[in-house]
Amino acid sequence: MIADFQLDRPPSAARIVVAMSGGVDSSVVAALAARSGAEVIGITLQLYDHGEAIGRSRTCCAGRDIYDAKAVADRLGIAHYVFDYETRFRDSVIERFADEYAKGRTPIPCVSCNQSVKFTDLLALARDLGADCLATGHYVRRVTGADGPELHRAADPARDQSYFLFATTREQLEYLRFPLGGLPKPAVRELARELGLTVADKPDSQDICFVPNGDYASVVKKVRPEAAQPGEIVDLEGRVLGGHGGLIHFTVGQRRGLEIGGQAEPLYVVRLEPEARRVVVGPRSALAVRAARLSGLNWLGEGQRDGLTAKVRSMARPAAASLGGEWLHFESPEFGVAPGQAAVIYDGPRVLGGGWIEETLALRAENLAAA
RNA sequence: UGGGGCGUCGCCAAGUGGUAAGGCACCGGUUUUUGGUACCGGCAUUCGCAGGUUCGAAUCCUGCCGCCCCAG
Repeated sequence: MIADFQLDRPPSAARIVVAMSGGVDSSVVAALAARSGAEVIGITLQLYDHGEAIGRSRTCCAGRDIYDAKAVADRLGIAHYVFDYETRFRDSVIERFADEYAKGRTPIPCVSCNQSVKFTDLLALARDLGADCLATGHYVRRVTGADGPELHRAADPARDQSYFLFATTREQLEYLRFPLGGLPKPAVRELARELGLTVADKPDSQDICFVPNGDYASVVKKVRPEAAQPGEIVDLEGRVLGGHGGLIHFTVGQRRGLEIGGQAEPLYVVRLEPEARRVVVGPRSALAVRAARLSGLNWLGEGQRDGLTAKVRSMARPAAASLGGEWLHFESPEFGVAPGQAAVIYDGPRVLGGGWIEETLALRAENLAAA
């Protein structure tokens, strides 16, 4: 297949910078870019070093990915550079991640990363290199509309990554390209195989990239030790039901890990109270939320306010909602809406924007009282 | 040391002679470029302990241990 990079000039005269992570997706993007006839420069960012955490520097994951990216670039015959962004990544992603947990919120490091390291720093770098655009392997579509480029969900709803890209600005979108947004994942792997890329069967990345084994709590604890202070677990009436080993282990909507038995119904985390270091729990019904107040709203649409849909987590079908001021109102209650997470707003397939969840409005009044 | 009640998985709890429900918790897996949710699977050869009756007991009998309540 020939991908359309939506360029203003013939590919043969264009230069494309591809963000190469070392995975299948961005490798295929690089291949498609090369195949288009444009001059392609692959860039891989060194963001973290798992070896360091484990005590054997540069032996595992991060190093492996960089090696894979380089191998793909070599095979495609394109230029490839590695840049050390560890400091920047630590400051804008990892520190913020820990800060949020310390505040009793639930961060999304992938969004912070896209906002800062990828779409600010790397994008500027691509511009400095005189590229016409920066292409990434995100599963999201850039559609040219009447008023310029629009951001749309991926064609394959099972792969859609628009949730993580809600903070993309118009200016950034102008310059970005997402050639995989219209493809189902199997097709991408198939392409990788056809192209003889060694990463064709590499497993999909999952969990947080800078957390080696899923133990994000220890990463937070390293940066913000206070977030690991023990405290009490109380019910909605304030009765103490048990204890916990630090707010970092919890998020709103969470069920497992409370270690409180003897209940007729499961208990869920209803909210976190960082000052008191308390985890407040209740039945699932106490999780029902009818609205969320958003901050840092990024808006790519026009005046749309009604008939919208929204997602409060990455893998969910968008649900009917409307926007009134800073408040996003859900037509049907949403469950497990955690401050620090994002609410992303759509008009059909189009991403209109989104914001950070600051607080929520419970469906049942009694759950508000003690807050 | 008078009377009554109770003791079944970490917690709650069904089961009163026919060969240990269920829920919560926990563990494992599936899903997933955040957290989480959801779903699937696992989880007491054993019923406070020791004897006895019976073809057969967690269920009946006896003794002991522990806890609770009421009374003096």
